[in-house]
Amino acid sequence: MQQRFYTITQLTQEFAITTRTLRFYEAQGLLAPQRRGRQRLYSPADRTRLKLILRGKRLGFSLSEISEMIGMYGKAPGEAGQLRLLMEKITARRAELLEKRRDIGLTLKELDEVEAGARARMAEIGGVFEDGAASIVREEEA
Amino acid sequence: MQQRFYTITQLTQEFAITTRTLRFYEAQGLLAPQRRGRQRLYSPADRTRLKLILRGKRLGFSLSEISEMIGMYGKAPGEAGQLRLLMEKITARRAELLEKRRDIGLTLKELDEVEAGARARMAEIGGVFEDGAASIVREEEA
DNA sequence: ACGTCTTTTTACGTTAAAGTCAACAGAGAG
DNA sequence: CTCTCTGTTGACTTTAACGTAAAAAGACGT
Repeated sequence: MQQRFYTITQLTQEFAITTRTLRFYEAQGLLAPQRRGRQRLYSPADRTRLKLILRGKRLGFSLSEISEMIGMYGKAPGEAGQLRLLMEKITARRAELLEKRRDIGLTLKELDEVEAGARARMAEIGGVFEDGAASIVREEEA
Repeated sequence: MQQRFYTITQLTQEFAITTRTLRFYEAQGLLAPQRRGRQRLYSPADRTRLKLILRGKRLGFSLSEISEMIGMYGKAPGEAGQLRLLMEKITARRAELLEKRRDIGLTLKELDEVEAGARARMAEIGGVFEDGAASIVREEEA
């Protein structure tokens, strides 16, 4: 198995972030790349973790929340009390995510309405636009 | 029609925010309650706006993004160029929201996996828990 | 070996979104 | 009228999440 590594700039380019960001995440304990001398070497696993972090950010979670969530992925703890705690956290997170999904649904619906209004207004005043802007192809979902 | 109003503290209690937050939103131009003397009086419309703001926050949007989105809801502009711009913004927002929804789906799936692992681990070590914690009723969706 | 480019470390600066604190105004209860 | 609540304004502070700058150490092509 060939352990391929990524340099810091490769990751910054792939994900459109800065080196400062990556080092900051490391300082926060979210990443822990290997070192060759002083240089950081990011493994595929590190890259995956980074993707999880960025996904969390897109969803509006704070770095500490993200840290907690990623912590769950590690492995189920051996002790019963810890397991129960983990289950509680999962339940809480799930509720939060479902709420966000409802919020998104509402917002999308409202956007549709605004768009319909705009479209009507367009028809009223200007006729049709030259390019396809008036018949946007909707990105497929899920 | 009776115009019922809300005091600032009523809103803070209903939405679990502080007066500071409400005044801050006002300073940012997100709210504009009437005044009776110096006192703020929030109309039902103001309350609705506030709900939109908080929903935006839950989804991780910044206040200026929220401001822009709420601005769309106002009314379609009369000028064609403005209309087109509006449509573009709508399209961009929609894409963003759909991405978030995909992200949520992935995260939920991962949570399910973690939960399954935890459940298995539970069965392994401790048998079943006394209360219903081991058979969580899933919140209904949408 | 040399100059150039990348990377690291350290330190200070910045921005958004409030929190905290102080001083004061108005309104109603006793 | 005085006390107490609620609300207001203004100033200062805080926190998260980076940005920016400076100096030095490696890495790389020729």
